[in-house]
Amino acid sequence: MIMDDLLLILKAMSDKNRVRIFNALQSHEELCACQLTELLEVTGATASRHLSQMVRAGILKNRKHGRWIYFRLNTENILLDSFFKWVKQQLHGSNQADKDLKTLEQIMGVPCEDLCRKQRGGASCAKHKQEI
Amino acid sequence: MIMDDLLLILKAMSDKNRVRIFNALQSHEELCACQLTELLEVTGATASRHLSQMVRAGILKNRKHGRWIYFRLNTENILLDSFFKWVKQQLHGSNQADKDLKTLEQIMGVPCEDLCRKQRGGASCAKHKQEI
DNA sequence: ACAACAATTAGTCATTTAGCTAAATATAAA
DNA sequence: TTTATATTTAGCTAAATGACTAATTGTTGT
Repeated sequence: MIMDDLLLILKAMSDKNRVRIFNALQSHEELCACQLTELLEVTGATASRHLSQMVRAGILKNRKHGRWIYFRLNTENILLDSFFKWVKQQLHGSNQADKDLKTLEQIMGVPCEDLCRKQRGGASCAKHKQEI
Repeated sequence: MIMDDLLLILKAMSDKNRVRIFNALQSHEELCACQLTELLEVTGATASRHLSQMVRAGILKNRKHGRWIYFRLNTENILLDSFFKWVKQQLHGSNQADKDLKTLEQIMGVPCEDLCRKQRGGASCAKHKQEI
């Protein structure tokens, strides 16, 4: 492999939010952009940038369904397989990783429509902002 | 593992110069700071910073011998083992990696004293600088 | 003790990166 | 076809990173 391509993969995995996305998709097969946005507590734009960087590196695949876009790990790429396994193994016992999975369970209980409404409602990640 | 520790490892491997150091030590067991400085064509200070970041992440070990310091991969850490294997495998066939190994052969033919003299002689990485 | 010297650390600066808001795109529903 | 809306892209700012030079540290040899 060209060294720059390897670096693309490694860089795509050396950020906390992106590792959290990886962890989430390790145990949920497929998640909507708005669900991951909700998990990370960042703006949709920020989540989108992280996600597209991971897609560019070949770590994720995405699927469009209506106006929702679902992401999942790219398990087709055999080269990545043992890397994924290793990262997963290292995340075992991580507080952050465990907490995220619990949070995700709650997020999964809310329909995407509601998540999106909440996110555009201004409350997204600035906690103290008030309704007008 | 704590997620931040995992990130320390991943970040330590997501830079071209540091991957090149990894590659060099993958096939040379132990190398002096000045040899790696020579390979990367950066200043000694820059090489030193990369090396210490890798040591901090647990990827490298170092050994002091007189005023020379030798670095090698930390093969004692079993957790890193399969990660190292994976990176090594991905580097297979990389032009940069191959070129570096050839360059290293030449570097190994020069005693450290000479490398260091050359490096402090000002020529280090600014190619056009002239002797006074 | 002192001079020479390999490596590291401190201090700067330029580049990259991650976050935000706002504008643009693309799909769904009215 | 118009309106609403989920995601992406553009433009900006602040923080992180990597490179350099200069100063410091710790070891060798005189």
